Amino acid sequence: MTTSQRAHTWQDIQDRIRANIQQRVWLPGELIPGEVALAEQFGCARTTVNRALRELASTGIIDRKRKAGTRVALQPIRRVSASIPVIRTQVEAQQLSYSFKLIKYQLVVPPDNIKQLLQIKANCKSLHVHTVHFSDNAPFIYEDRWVNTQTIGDIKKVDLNEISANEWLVQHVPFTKGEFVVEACLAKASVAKALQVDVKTPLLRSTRTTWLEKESVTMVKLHYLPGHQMRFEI
Amino acid sequence: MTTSQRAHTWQDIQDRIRANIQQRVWLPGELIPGEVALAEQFGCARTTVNRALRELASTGIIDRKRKAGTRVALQPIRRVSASIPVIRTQVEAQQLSYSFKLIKYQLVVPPDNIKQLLQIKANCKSLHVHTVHFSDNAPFIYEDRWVNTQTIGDIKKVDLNEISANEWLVQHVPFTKGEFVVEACLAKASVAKALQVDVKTPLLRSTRTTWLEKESVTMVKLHYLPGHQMRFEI
DNA sequence: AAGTGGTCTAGACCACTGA
DNA sequence: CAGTGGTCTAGACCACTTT
Repeated sequence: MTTSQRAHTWQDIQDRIRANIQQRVWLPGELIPGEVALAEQFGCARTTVNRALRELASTGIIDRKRKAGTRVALQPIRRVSASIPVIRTQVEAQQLSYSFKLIKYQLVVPPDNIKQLLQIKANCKSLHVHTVHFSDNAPFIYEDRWVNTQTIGDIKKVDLNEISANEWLVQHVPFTKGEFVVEACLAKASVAKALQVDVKTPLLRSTRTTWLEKESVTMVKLHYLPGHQMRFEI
Repeated sequence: MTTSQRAHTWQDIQDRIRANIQQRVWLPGELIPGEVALAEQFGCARTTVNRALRELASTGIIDRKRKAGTRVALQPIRRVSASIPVIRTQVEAQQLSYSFKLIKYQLVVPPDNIKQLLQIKANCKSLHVHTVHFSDNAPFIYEDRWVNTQTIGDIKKVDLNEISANEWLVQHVPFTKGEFVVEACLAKASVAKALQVDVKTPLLRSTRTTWLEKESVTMVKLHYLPGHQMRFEI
């Protein structure tokens, strides 16, 4: 019995509710008391109970529906999350020196798949950039990026040898939503060469696409050095 | 101008604040007005502004500190998140039939690396299980799992041919925290055979370790079929 | 139609932390 | 020490959904 006896912070209320679920007082699928009832039971305001329940629902432990009430999730869907920092910061956090090299810079009409993905109008040129990121002078990440210059015209004025597209975009272009896909792949010749590894080495690839309201911003494929681990918290 | 002119929901307030940041009215690193000032400016209660700012902070767009105030993040650290469902649910969500096959079940003293990872005492047997999960009768995921039977003794009574360890644990054992690591690897012979792919195929591997308070629960390595994508939202 | 969660408000006190 | 965010309260109204 380490929990404080009569604390009214929403976290304490949340702990008490979670305990009821973990100790199977309330079984999966079962309806739990309403907010007003819990507030009375815990001796706090309904607002506080609401906060506790709302955050529990966001972790997937409970399901809430108006009128239907709150139920212990039948299939607790766990949410994992991680922060995605700028690559430079990611390297420097390990006390290593960071550098990068721009190896391709083109303003071209993108191929059809990119056009479709970023919803770029026909015959509109976009910025295509390849960058290698180094950690302590060793290749670390290979970056293949398309930037929608209709949305982000300013980037054409930037010297991407001085600041990486990754960092410039993060600092100058907020986005409203995005998608992040992770998969395993074999290194293609060009990527393998840039990362100084054998062809057919298994690599972790992340593909991120971001949007500013209805307009696409950028699509970037990152190939990580073999053995790289992407870490999440549950 | 699609946003409603004078709505006082916290989301509307949040949109207005986000707009100020995205339109560079408030620059990165800059102090933004305090909650009371914003509440007055937007004509709403401070609580509402607080909610809006709190959720913005959780996405990494702003940094908040007591007394120091709220600043636009200099290096916006984006958080990605995804839900991790039970494998059966994951398959069935695609309208495919799910099945699994238990191919190894052993109660043994784990090797040192597992002992250390799960903090299992010397010479204590743990449960080691290998399972192949099928999507529409084709191998989908290869699962290699250790369960700490000191923490979860009940699982020894379960027939893991009837319900997968994955599903039983999710339904019966809540956990308090966990770690989730994703990496690329080459299929070893045993995994390749089970997934019916060539040796040296690049696979996505996720390793999850979960804890119930201070006690380890389970460590599970999942090898996904080649081409599998793990998707996150930003 | 009614019950439940979702949210807003106004006011208050607290906790942290920078000056 | 003083200012800022963090939270609690009590009451109210609203929105969604199931009955």
